[in-house]
Amino acid sequence: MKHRVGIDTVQAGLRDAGLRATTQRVALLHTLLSSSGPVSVEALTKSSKGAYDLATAYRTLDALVLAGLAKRIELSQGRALFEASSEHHHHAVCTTCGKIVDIDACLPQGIDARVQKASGFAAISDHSLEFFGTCAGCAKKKV
Amino acid sequence: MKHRVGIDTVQAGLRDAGLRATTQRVALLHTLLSSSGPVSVEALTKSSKGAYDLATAYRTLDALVLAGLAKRIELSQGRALFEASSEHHHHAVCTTCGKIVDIDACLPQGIDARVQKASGFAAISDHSLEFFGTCAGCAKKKV
DNA sequence: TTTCATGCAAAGGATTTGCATCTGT
DNA sequence: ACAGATGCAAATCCTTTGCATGAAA
Repeated sequence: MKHRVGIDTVQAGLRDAGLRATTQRVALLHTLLSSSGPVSVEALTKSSKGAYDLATAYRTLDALVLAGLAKRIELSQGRALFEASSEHHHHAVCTTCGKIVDIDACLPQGIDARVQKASGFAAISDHSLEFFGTCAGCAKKKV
Repeated sequence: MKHRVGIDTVQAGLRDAGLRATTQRVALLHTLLSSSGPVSVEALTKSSKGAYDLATAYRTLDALVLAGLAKRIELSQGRALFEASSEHHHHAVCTTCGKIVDIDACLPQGIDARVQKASGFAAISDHSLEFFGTCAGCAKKKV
């Protein structure tokens, strides 16, 4: 639970982004904003207890990503994860239990320019940085 | 084409890793070693022209990754990419055409330790860093 | 009212798995 | 000979799509 966001705020956010504020979208975005980290579509839909369909979740998430309100994370091989847009940050993923922790950004300034040169690309617009390791809980269990 | 690797070398590599050097595995690993970047399983299998089955490719790649001879890359949402293990490095991905270019490592020393502290993890063992942008070719076409 | 979103079910694509057969060691 | 690998086909899992209906503006 990151913030406590009012339903009306969520509705306004959707409309500002040019999206219809349907019951389903409001519910989904509200859950996303209340989540403490990346969430799977299935988890999102299940936690809504039937408030919307899985297909709707996918379509809504697409719309949210397009509108810049959500971000798609590529971590697990098989399933997509989504999080509400916020400060640029990265993640630490426990390779044992899958737990994900947010990490504040820490790539040195100017790295995009260097990578652009090194790659021969015309432009670098974004990057993803994920750390993998063992969380405290799993480390304890392993002993 | 990175290196020119002999078939016998590939066989030895497999055996050293404790894997049976079957015709299929040798062919696959040889292709992987000769590839200039991450390859999809489908591409790998197709380029083998029937030397091995798609299922075999998946099973072989699993074995190679487990043995540390190959690495799985999470880039695209829908399909897995693999590359032969080599120096630690990263990638620049063209968001238009999907072209992938290798980038030499450039994360500052000590970042793992900092991330470990920040995340509360017991240990950080690895990380992935991918850059996204537009390659020169696509930039030209867009004009 | 007009346009766009939803639910449901069917389709799609990638990856995995069961099983009989074949191969490396 | 034996353990393990392969091919083929069926099965799974995640995600997308078509279409008739329902809801937002």
